[in-house]
Parts: sequence; C-alpha cells; structure tokens
Amino acid sequence: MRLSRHFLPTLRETPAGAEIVSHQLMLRAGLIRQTAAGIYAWLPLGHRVLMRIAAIVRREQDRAGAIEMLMPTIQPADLWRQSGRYEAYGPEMLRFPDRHGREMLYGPTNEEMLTAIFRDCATSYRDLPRTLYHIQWKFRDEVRPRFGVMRGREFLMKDAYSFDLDPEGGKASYDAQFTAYLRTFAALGLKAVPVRAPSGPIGGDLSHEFHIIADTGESEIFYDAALDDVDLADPEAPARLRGLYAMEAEEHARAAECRVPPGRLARRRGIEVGHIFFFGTKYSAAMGFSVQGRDGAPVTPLMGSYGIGVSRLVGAIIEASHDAAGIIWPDSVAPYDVALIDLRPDDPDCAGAVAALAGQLEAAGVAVLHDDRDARPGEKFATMDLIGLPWQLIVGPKGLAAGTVELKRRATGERHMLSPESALARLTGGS
RNA sequence: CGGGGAGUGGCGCAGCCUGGUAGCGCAUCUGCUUUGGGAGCAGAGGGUCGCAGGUUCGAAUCCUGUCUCCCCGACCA
Repeated sequence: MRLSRHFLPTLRETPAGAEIVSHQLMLRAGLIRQTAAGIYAWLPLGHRVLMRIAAIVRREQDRAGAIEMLMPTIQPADLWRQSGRYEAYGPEMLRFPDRHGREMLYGPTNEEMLTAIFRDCATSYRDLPRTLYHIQWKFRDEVRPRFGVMRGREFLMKDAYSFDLDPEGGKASYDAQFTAYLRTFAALGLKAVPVRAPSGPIGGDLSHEFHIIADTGESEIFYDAALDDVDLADPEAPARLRGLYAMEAEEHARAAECRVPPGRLARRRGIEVGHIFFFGTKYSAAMGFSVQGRDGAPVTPLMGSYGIGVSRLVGAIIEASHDAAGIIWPDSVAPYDVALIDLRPDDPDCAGAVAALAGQLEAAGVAVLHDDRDARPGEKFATMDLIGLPWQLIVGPKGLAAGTVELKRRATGERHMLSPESALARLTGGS
C-alpha cells in the first residue's frame, strides 16, 4: 500500500483532552477519530489492528471448540423482561422506541438473546454441551466515558456463552475458556494476569478477570509475585496460575486469609481485558430453558459467559508497548508488517529499487506500507516511528550506491545495513 | 450524578476582564532552493468565534438560556 494514496491522518501535536498515552497515540497515529463522548470511528490503520486482534481472538475461540455466530446489536425489550434484567439494568442501557412504539435497546451484552435462541433450538441432552460466541459491537451508556477506547460507550467485544448439563461439564467449559484466554493474550504479545473476581451467588473459583499490568489501569489487583514467573506458553500454565493467589481488589478485601508469603504480595494497577464467569441456571431457569435428559427428565442447562474487550485491547496493547516516539506494535497485531521508506521518491533509481522491493515483499505475503510521499526523510522517520510498524526498510541513494538498504527494528532501534536480497530474506522468513 | 474546566480556520492556542469588524504556531496550496531524523525563503487560500435570544450605534468580547466536549470523584465488562 502506497502511503501517498492511503488515508492516514497523523497529528503532530497531542490533541486536547487526551489524557493517557494510548489515547494520545491512537489519535496522533490516525487510528481513531472521536464522533461523540465514548464513541469512535476506526480509521483505516486502527481498523486493521482491530481486525487482526479479532482474528486472533477468533482463532483461539475456534481452537477451544467454541462456535462462531453473529447476533444483532439491537434487541427487543421483551427479551430482557424474561430474565428480569430490563428493569434491573438501569440507565447504562440505551433504550429507544422503534416507529411502531416497540421498546428496543442497543445490547450491552447477549445472555438473554442467546439463551432464547438456544432454548428454542436445543431440546435434548444430545444438544449439549455447546459454547457459542460472536464478536459484535456493544453499547453501554457509561456515566463518564474516558481514556479513549479504554472506556468507550460503544465497544467491540467477543462474548461467548456455554451451556452444560452438569456442574462438571460447566467447569470444563469454563476451563476451556480460561486456557483460551491465556493463549489469546499471549498471542497478542501481552502478559495477562488472571485474578479471581467476585463470582456472585455461585461462589467458588468460577469468575476470573484478566488484567494487563499498567499504571494507567482502572483496576487494582493483588497477587503472589511468583505469578510473574509463570511461563504462559507452558501447557501447565493454567493449573499453575490458578494455584497462586491472585485477587481483584474487592475480592482481596473479602478474602478470609491471604496465603501469600510475606514480601511476595504484589499490588498493581491493571487494565481489565477479559472477564469470565460461570453462573449456573441464572438465565436458563428464568427464561424457562430445559432439555430432556437421558432418563427423560427435564434438565436446566448450566451456563457461563466469557468476554474479551477487543477494542479495549487496542488501547491496552499501546499502554503496554510504546516509547517517546510512538507506538510499538507487537508483530501479531501490527497494521502492516513493514514500513518501506523511500528517502528519495524523486530519484528514479531509488524509486525503482523501492518499487521492486515492495512488489517482492507483497508477493511473499508481507503487508507493506510504502512511504512514497514527496517529503523529507525526517518526516518519514517520525511518521513511521509514530505508527509503530515492527520493521522499517529504509532505501536511499547513498545506500543503493553502496549496494545496501537499511533494516531497522522499531522495538529495539537495532539497525542493519544489508543487501536488498538479504533484507528481503529476513523479512520473508528466509535465511 | 456531585464538583471543576473548555467550545475562536484541519490541529494546538491567544484575543474576552477594559465591546470598535479576528490573530499566532503547525498543517494546506504555488514557486524556488533543499533532501538520512518533523527544512529555508517568497507568496496564497481557509474562520456566520458551539447554538439561540437579549443589551448596544456596534458583540468573539457584556447578559440570559441551551447544546456539546474534557477533567476529578462516585459508578462500571
């Protein structure tokens, strides 16, 4: 993609009103544009990141056996009357009538809708267990939206719902999501700490929040510092993590005993990027959902729900990965893999060499953002550092005369002068 | 929802107190020079000063109302 034909409105100055670094950088790097309090348009670069994150979330959900679907954003109020939440939910729910005067709402979550859909289709124990999910926009009319996409009113969320016949099955579904979450956040280049959260009437070890450690996080968490040493890639990680003390602040205050050895209790700020819980028959019972069991008797399915804040993750990743010059995208979510910087597009030799490199990279499946603008080198470097693509491939007349191009790693600043062939080989995974 | 702040070219701001027909930096356009870390010179375009009333010969400026946005707190996947 040529930058001269792209839509990438970057800002040199920090916009007024953006307080935290992720919000500032998202605006400056041309990822988002605000349209109302807590509501954002995703510009091309931001949209690419959002879609890559969603793809990783989807991959791990599929791997965990969850089945993707897509439910609407708009729901009828009657659905929520069945569970009793229409009155209980409060002003966070955006309600409005349609032209016929029917009461509608913009969904803040989908327990009711999916329970109703699944209830009307599942009739036998053979239809269970199932975990279904979708990735869809939600709306919660927050009293005070802030921090850009970190606490927006409209946000993209992956929400999964499990249906099981018995507590053991429910626990297994919960554990599958727990593991999927660890894999998801690791694939995103993040260290996410699972902490026990208030789990409501069911109690037990059945609600966890997943937090990215960051000083700007809105939550406070307490955990055994030994947790920092757990290798998330280890298959044993879920079991190890759940054996260690880790609590969301409210739960920590309530804990009867804190069995963390002295000096090992870490107290940190966290950004909540995921929340899972098991709530048994809360919705299935309220909404009259049962299936026929093996013995012919009705069984009320046990449910859990599992959320990941996809749009919030964009901000969380930036909070966790940036420097003074701008964003540093993890390879897995970067909007493009390589910034191809043509220092002298007006020089035919230079432009020719760059066009050839762009073609070869794209042919190899590498996403390239080719800066062919008629601008000075300093501006190009600054732009690319700001938007944070993992690699910068810098081509200028001086290097070309010596048969070299420069390859720079954004995260470390490490630079190598290479022949174009070896630069290509590095970027396309060759030797 | 309590408390505070702000709406003036695309962005960041000044002007308001003490009314007199709108300015600065960046960005944009044209030309020339420049070209490995956000260039220089010369010229140019772009704003019903959030909106609605009012006071006045005259309102960005004073008064009233209203809308929106931001910050702190409470609340919250």
